[in-house]
Amino acid sequence: MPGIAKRITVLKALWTMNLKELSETLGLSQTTVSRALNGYPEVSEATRTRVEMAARKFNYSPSSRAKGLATGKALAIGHVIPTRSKHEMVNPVFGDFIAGAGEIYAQNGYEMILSIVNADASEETVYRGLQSRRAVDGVVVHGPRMADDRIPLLNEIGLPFVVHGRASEISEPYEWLDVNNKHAFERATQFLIDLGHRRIALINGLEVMDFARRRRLGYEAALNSEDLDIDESLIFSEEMTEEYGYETTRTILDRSDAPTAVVASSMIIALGVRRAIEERGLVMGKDLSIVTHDDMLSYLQNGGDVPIFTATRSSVREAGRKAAEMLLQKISNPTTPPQNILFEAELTVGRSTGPAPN
Amino acid sequence: MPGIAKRITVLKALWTMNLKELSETLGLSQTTVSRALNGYPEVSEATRTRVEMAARKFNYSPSSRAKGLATGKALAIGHVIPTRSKHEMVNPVFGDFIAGAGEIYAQNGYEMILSIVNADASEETVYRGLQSRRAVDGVVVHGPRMADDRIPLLNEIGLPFVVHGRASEISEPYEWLDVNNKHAFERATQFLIDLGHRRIALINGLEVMDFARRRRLGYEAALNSEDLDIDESLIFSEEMTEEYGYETTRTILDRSDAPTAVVASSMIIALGVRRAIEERGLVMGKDLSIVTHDDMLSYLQNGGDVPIFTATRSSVREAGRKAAEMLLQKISNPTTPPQNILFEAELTVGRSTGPAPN
DNA sequence: GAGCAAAACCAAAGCGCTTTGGATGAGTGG
DNA sequence: CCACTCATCCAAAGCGCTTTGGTTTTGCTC
Repeated sequence: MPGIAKRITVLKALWTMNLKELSETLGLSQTTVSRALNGYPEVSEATRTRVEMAARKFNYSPSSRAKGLATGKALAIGHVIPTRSKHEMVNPVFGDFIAGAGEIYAQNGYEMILSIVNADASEETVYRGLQSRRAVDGVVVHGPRMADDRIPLLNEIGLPFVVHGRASEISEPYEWLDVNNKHAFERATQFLIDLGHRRIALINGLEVMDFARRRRLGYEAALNSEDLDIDESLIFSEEMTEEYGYETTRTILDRSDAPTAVVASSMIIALGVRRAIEERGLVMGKDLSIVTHDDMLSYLQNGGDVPIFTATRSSVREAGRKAAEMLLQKISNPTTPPQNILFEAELTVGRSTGPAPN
Repeated sequence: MPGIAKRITVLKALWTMNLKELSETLGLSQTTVSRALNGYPEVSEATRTRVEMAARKFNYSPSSRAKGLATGKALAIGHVIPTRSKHEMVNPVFGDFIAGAGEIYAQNGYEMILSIVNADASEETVYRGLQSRRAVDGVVVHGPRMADDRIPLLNEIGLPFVVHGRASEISEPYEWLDVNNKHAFERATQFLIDLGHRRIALINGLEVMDFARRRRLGYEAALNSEDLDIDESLIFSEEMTEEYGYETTRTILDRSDAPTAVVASSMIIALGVRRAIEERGLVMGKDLSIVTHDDMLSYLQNGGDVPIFTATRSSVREAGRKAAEMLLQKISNPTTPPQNILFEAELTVGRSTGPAPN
């Protein structure tokens, strides 16, 4: 007896009304109820409100699977996250980006589906799978490399997508949004030059990543425009961890011709740089100046009246929002040519920079 | 002419084979093909391999929506992320957690769907929506508060779930996995006491969060066991940002009776603490000792031969894996009583602790 | 009050799968 | 050679929705 009672309880708990039941309760056809709920005009206002009230009352919402089958849309966007490297399994930037994108999806009735691809699995399989299972209406491509094979792949299989960043060596058109990394780093470097710095190190991300390449180009452009030499031994390229910033800074400070300034590619790196500086009893902004790129991550704010770091900043959360908007637009209107958005980072002056010591 | 050609191309690109077409190609019924692909026994081995080859060749995989409709399962797990606070929109821990969980989902053919709930939207609506749209087979609950209303809610609506953490004030049984926060912080504090420290600050997370509450209890337990006073003015509770660690440390160092040690609730906080220490020209592990909790985030490693920070550590990525496993098990076998897992954090000694100065 | 257009509603097909309840044919023992 | 069992395979129903192609009502006009 208790067993039966329990089973009934469980069934009841899981039960959710469907369209057929709702329409029977209302004495209407499924057609009419469906139309009422979806805002079609061929339904009287009286009926519509009656239906809406009942739907709310019985906590009805259409099964997304059934709806998807019937309409041929998935009402979902995929984010495929490659975790190829050991350190940056999930890039810290990623959390804020999807927070932004998620806002937009929620507003538009879309689901966000996340695929984590670990190093040994093929990304191509994942994208093809999403496509052939019809699990998503489009995808956001994260962390593009210089010649990223995901872009031709997605173009080939015809899955709508937008890239967060760019891929320099791809010529075919595609939808992207990006920060003007080159310009940002050119300005950052120029800013240091203007303060009298002549030997400036670049602590960059991995240069297979497109953004890192562009930052380097900006850095070099600034040096070139001032006829300063580019010293390859002052340019570093690794995954962006705190440890990397720290070790690299130690190394360059040990040199007899130590640089007087550093341009860093992320706040995390900058934290490591600061650690190395302070460990030596040096003063940031006096003995060594630093400009960093700041993605404005929510938990790593470069705040205060005067920010800690002089930084080129651009909100990655805003980028997430914008990317989602672009993609939804592309999906609802597939024939429009690919849109591109280039954000300019702002250069905000903080306490980490000062005139070059003589 | 070019227009037509283009349209054909587009259609072709989007086209994906379905079961009907595949079975016609093979001269078999849909039943047989479906059974062959799903490993049912009433299909000859010869036929099965023939079907499998064809499926691969034509890049066929069943539409997850159609499959879901037919089977009544969503083959998806929901992660609902509340972003109620301004700083910790998406908790930095979260990235690694879902990386772990994602691995398991991928292995088992599940999709992970993410809902970002911003402050003004109701979480209850989101959970009920997921349930009534039948979008997921279960959910993972993140960041439980002391008396978390999500737990009774999910129990009521009968959506399988597992909690990452616990909710102290909930008595009904539910599935959870957690780090033994109390024990970890008791050991951390005891470790400092053993080094001769008597005035020890606690820089904790927000105490509405259950984990923070338990950590405080551990801290207090250690002090009590040594008959040391609990000084409320040395206990801090805020969102865990770098800035918070920095400002708090500045404050306590200004006191005439400044503490000689700090227990911190996260690496991010600890970074702020270190900044304040070094800014004053003090030495970490000598003038001020610090033990932190370390979630072993991939991009914030506390590494080296001797770690920077003495820490209680527990991999949040591993927790993600385990949580996913538990949930999938629960879903496939709903009648088993709720499982609970308690991880013990290990206490690893680094360079941030030393004997109390006299 | 007939005629007709517009408004409101409905039955049924179809989306792509799984699964139930056979059908068919080959092998087997008597 | 027949009844009977397996081993294979299949037709069709059903999952919960949308949408096509109607039908019925209502409201006017004359």
